[in-house]
Amino acid sequence: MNGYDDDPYEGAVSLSQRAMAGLRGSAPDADYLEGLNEAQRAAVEALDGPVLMLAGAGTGKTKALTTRIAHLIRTGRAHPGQILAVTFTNKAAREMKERIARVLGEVEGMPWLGTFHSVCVKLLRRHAELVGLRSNFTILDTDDQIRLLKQLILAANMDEKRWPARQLAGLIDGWKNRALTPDRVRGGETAHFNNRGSELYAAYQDRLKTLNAVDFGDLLLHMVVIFQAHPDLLAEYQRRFRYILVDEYQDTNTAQYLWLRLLAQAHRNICCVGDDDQSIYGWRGAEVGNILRFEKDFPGAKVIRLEQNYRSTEHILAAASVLISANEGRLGKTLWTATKGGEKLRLIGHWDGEEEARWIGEEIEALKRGTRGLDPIGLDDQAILVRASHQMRAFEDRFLTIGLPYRVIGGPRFYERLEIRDAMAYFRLAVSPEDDLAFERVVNTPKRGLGDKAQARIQVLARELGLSLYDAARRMVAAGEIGGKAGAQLRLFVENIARWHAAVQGASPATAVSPADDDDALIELDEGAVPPANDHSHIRLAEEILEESGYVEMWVNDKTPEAPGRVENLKELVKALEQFENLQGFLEHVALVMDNDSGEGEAKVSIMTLHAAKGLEFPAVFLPGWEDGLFPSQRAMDETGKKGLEEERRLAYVGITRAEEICTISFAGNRRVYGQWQSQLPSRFIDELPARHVEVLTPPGLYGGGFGAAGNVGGFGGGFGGGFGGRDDGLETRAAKADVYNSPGWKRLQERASAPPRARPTTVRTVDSVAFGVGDRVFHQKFGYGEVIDLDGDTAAVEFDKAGSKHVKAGFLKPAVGLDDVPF
DNA sequence: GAGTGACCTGACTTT
DNA sequence: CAGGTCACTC
Repeated sequence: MNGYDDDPYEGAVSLSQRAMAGLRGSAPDADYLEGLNEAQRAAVEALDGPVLMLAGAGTGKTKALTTRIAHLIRTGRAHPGQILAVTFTNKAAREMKERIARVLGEVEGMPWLGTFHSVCVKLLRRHAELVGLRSNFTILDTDDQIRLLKQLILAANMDEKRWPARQLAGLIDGWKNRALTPDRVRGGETAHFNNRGSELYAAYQDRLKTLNAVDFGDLLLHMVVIFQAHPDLLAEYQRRFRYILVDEYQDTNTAQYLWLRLLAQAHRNICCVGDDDQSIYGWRGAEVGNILRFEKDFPGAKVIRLEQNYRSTEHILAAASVLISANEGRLGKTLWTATKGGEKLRLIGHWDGEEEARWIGEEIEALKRGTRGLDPIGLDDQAILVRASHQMRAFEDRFLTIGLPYRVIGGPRFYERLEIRDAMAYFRLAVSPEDDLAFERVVNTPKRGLGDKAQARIQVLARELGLSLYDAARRMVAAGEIGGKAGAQLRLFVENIARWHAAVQGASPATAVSPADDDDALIELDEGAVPPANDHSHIRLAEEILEESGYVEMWVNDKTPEAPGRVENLKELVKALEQFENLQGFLEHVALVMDNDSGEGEAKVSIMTLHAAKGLEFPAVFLPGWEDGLFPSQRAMDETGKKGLEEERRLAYVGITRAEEICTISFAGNRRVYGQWQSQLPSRFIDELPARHVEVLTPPGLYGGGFGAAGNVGGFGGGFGGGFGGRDDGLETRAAKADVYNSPGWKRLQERASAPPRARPTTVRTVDSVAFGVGDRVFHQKFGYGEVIDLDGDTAAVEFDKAGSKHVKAGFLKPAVGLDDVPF
């Protein structure tokens, strides 16, 4: 039984009748339309034809979107199965599903609702044979992808150092994002990667086909190829999906855009919701252009703007609006709010990253208690949003120390951990022994005495006979070709796989045939979890696999400090299986749904990246690390210049607009980068904030050093004072910043830093455009911190704190800016 | 074949 | 500060 083979309209009759009946009995039944503002209502009621909903941050777009779906169903325009709604994240899909259920109740069923990727997996499982795959294909993660590419690069006789697999992966991803198959890569681009880019891409696709595997990009790419090559099939889906809704349209890439356009071009009932100011996935191939050209693609499209913000206070909204106005080429929106007053955006500088974490920890506790006349804000209602995940560590360390409960969303993922990936490889082998990548991964983990040589022999035989590694290994065992201990171990390994595989098939023959024959899965697109009770035999099997393979034992016997944690994680992995009916379902879930948030339990502060925060809101938000190079990120600016900078600015905008009541931006003067202390300049975005909406907080000063100390060596201080005032509000901003310097704590620090007054250096040498002279504190890669006692030409005499006095080349010295430098 | 230490290089954001 | 790779040793 599956929904696709059924006439899609057959089941619809009863549903629409019910819907119609509901409608007939009920003018009051349309109460779900109440509470919408004018624009939202227009967006909900413009059911037919193309609609572009430009929805600013916090303007209630999810509400509009879900109400629109409810309206489609209630007016009888479509039954749920004829509606396709795509989102970008599983989180968004889940939320929409919940809200639709709230409006509709459970009676009427659910639309096709999921991420682009999860919808495509379901479709591709049905039509896999059209691109030369079987419906039980595996979805590779980045790790597998890289390993595969590395092999291909080696096979092509290229130096993998000069031509790293990562780079090729990026190139191929880029092509797939633009829906380019190897033969469609054109012109100069084929010359990428040492002239062999498209050649390797073709080889990679071949290899994937042989492995019956796809990577993430393929999910979209294959579906686009299929739709383009099979108009009849496309027509069927066009008929089926009569109404299409797309969330976060500004983040669609070309492949997704084509996919949507193919599906929508016949009936043109497509409603895209987006905000060009929140486009933050350009690096992943998203094309803001898609949203900008919507009206061209769908002539006569209604464009509806949602501009009333219900989330943030006046000052927060104003600050965000001014900041984003520095970007060019926006569609432009004027967000407004009826809320007056509230806290200004708060800004504070700290000596270093640890100090910043310490202060934020205390501030969170203060907010929780309720401070300065504010209502208490619970930990669940507070979040720290960082630019890059490595920034989270300082907060985790600090919060562990003070016992402040926190949850990390997104961070280093559970399913990406070494031991989990190994265990998953075992599961994959049990489900499909011919999974060569999984075989390679664990054939010698734990050690079975099967080193490079033995593995190479298996590879050779497999290639000669066109077998999977597993089958090749089995033959070699049967022929006794590998002797001694290794041979015996290999025999045990393949016999184990055979037995596990038999157990998997015996346990759930129905699902083993084709996981796609499951119409419920079409509706529960992103869940994968199957609540009904099952016999849990797959859990026992999983335990057996991990035991019999010796994998658990390997970690139990491991004496490294992290080993116990890994064993714990394996237990947790097995526990996670409880929510699934079988191993296959679990594997698919893991491939598609990488988020593992544990929403339960006591109240906790959330720590996450700005990217992960999109679509969320919190009464109190902390935005640490606003320093040039970190945020905006140096790499983004280097790689894509102004375009990159504007995307970073949108990220800043997303961050600020997450806040409802309190938004605190902070920066540190010093930060450890690559394990090395570096002085930091406040983010240029700070200069762009409108001073009248910003309150500058007094840094605590009792803890660390002062900014003035660094000023002498040209680092922080000079840049700080001179860096402000780029915008109209500059003067005000500068005045506000001056408050920082006038604060008592700051002054004291400055005094401390400059007293006793240093002798004016007689000679000044410029290193990396920073000057230092006799008497200055310096840092040397090898000898550490010290003080310059003499300068002579290129040579400096330095008294090092630990290494004693040395003569070194001035070029090897850097002005010291770390904690060690502060002379008190 | 496996274990060790020296070196190097890269470092963000994610479906 | 990581993790990965290489050369070297047992």
